[in-house]
Amino acid sequence: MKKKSNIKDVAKLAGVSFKTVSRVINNEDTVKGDTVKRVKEAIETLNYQPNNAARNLAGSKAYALGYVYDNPNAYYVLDAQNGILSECRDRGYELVIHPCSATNDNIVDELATMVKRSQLAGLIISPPLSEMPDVLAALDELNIKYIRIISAAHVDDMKSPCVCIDDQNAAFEITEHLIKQGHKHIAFLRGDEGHGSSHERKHGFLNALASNNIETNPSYLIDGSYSFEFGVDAAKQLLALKNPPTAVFCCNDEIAAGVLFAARLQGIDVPNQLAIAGFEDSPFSRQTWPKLTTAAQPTNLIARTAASSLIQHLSQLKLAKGSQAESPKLYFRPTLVVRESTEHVLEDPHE
Amino acid sequence: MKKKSNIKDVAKLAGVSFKTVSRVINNEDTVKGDTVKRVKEAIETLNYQPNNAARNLAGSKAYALGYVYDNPNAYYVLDAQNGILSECRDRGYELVIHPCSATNDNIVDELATMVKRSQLAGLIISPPLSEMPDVLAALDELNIKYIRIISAAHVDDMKSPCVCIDDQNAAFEITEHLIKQGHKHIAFLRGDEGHGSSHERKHGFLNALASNNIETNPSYLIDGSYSFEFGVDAAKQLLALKNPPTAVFCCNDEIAAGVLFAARLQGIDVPNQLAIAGFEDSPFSRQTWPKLTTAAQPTNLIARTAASSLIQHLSQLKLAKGSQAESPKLYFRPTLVVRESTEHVLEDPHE
DNA sequence: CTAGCATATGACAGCGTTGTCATTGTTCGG
DNA sequence: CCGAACAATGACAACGCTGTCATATGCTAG
Repeated sequence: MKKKSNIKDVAKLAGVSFKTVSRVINNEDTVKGDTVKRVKEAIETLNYQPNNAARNLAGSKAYALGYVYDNPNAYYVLDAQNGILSECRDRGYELVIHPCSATNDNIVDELATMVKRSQLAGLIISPPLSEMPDVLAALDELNIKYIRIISAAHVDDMKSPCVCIDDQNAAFEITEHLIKQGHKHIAFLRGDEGHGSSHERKHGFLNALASNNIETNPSYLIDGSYSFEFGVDAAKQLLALKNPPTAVFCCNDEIAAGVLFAARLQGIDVPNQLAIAGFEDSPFSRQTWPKLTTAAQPTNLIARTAASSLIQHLSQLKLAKGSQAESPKLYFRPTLVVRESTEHVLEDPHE
Repeated sequence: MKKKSNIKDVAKLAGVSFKTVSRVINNEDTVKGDTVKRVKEAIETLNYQPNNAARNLAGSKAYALGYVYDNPNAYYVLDAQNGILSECRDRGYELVIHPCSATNDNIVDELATMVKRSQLAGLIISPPLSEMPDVLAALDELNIKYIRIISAAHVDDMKSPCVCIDDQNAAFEITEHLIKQGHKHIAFLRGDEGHGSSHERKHGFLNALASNNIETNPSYLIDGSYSFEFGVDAAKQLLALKNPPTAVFCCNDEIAAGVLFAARLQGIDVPNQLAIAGFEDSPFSRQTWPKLTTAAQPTNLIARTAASSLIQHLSQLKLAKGSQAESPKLYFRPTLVVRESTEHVLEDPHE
């Protein structure tokens, strides 16, 4: 490896003190345009890269974020991770990823240790950990900064910054879509108890039924988990009913894929005999036949926004020390994606 | 946040010099058992965490690895990432992840920059980047250390350490399984050109046919990509043949899922009319009906082993400076997993 | 009893930056 | 034309640790 050049080499080449180079690197505005240019050229020729370790050590700022997740969905995690990573790269931050188990009792210690070891400026926390009040309170206690990605149509709590996914209204929209297709007998398969999104989506569903004066059939509401297997089991249960539903709204695409398979097993035609909608727009939803109607959330962008917002929030905190910096709240609404699995307008199924 | 304790606080509490604490942290063996104990207690009470940035800066060692990948398969990537991460945690290393595009011309610069910025001790490179000689040569040139995860039954090149996946023999095994079921007309759907695994698996397949004296039908061999869509298209093509195959061996589970869907679309019974085998044992393979026969590779363990091996190799290099340290080569063979998609013994299909 | 050596520990510089404060050069009002 | 205020830059300590070398202590052999 070519001898690594450091800040002093750059300074020598540019004919300035190394402190001035430091100023240029950090975009401080007290350096003359002329000097800036010379320094930047020197950086270019030497192919200089500032040493993150030294920056961290010397500065009071930290140049790393942590991404904390406990999520079985590989697509989601990777998408989010990539979003955060691009923001970090743009801003010159490092990213430390931390998969973990939300049910671990020592989770707070675990996080605190990581924050200290790696000198993290803040954490980005995704569900379900981001929806566990105990954990969040403990982090506040330790004065660890974070931003949450959560499922919520509206947030009262003014304390911590968060990025909200308006699952409720998106679910409302999907349900209305099914209703417009003529469905009155719609089942809802809910995901994990511990995930806020499960409940938000269910609310949206129930709201849509209510506002369209459709009565809720209790045997159409099944609680389960975000898994293919649950979809299969629940579908069997539904299809065995005396009066089976004509449409199923599944809390995510994986469940929907399960329902689809169970339906096909029984020779049921989708969407003509049974319409199926999912949620998430995962690759899953495009790799079934027929393709699934679903709601698309821009996970990459959401995560990226979270990172960006966290970084900004942190620097505001630094400036406005003491005075209460406002916690940003951002909202994203997943958008309806209509595909073949619901493309059939019902005539008169039950009567 | 409680004032962070540093190495000197620990030293004061334990009544030793801070250098001794450093020794304990680094498991050096010149410290008396008694002292070690006292220091460890002090570390415990103060909840001390060594500062990684300072360690990196001060030491000649680097305490971070990079994981470089360009892979569309989320399950694979996440699995590998988790494996590497657990090894890193155990050894006190940081992990810097670096998704990238193998087709990017500046990829080497990109990697070099990252290595410098983040002071990486070495890289873990997965396919297809790990199979691009140009890139590897450039890294050698820059004296950047790495370990590769590649698809190979045997490696001659003694230069760089690698973890090899014996896809070829695993594919041989799957093919023999199909042959034992009575199949003589077996198609092979190959994945991406740029992935060594595609070719290795194809070799294994062809070898198995040859060693069982089965003639290869050229129209049964289709090259494509590791995607669901390819599976669908190729299946249509195969099923339209005058003499369609009775079994299909797909280069991965995603392709197999595509074939399965295309088959069901045409009302073809799997496995009774058509046997399908995949490769990889991704969650995909368990979420189809029928479930897919496949080959399981312990991705997590493989990646973990790669990390471990890289770390060990690096410290050997450090010791045996100048003298040529041997490059470790490790082999993993994916194992056959038989499921419903091939569970049917053929009677006499074609005659 | 002491030179000689191994074992255990300490003192101190230095890693590459940023933060703080000092210094220089420059402009402007009176 | 002078002093004050400001803009641009530099000098140097400090960050928390590791590497190197020096020192203290205990032990063995002659």
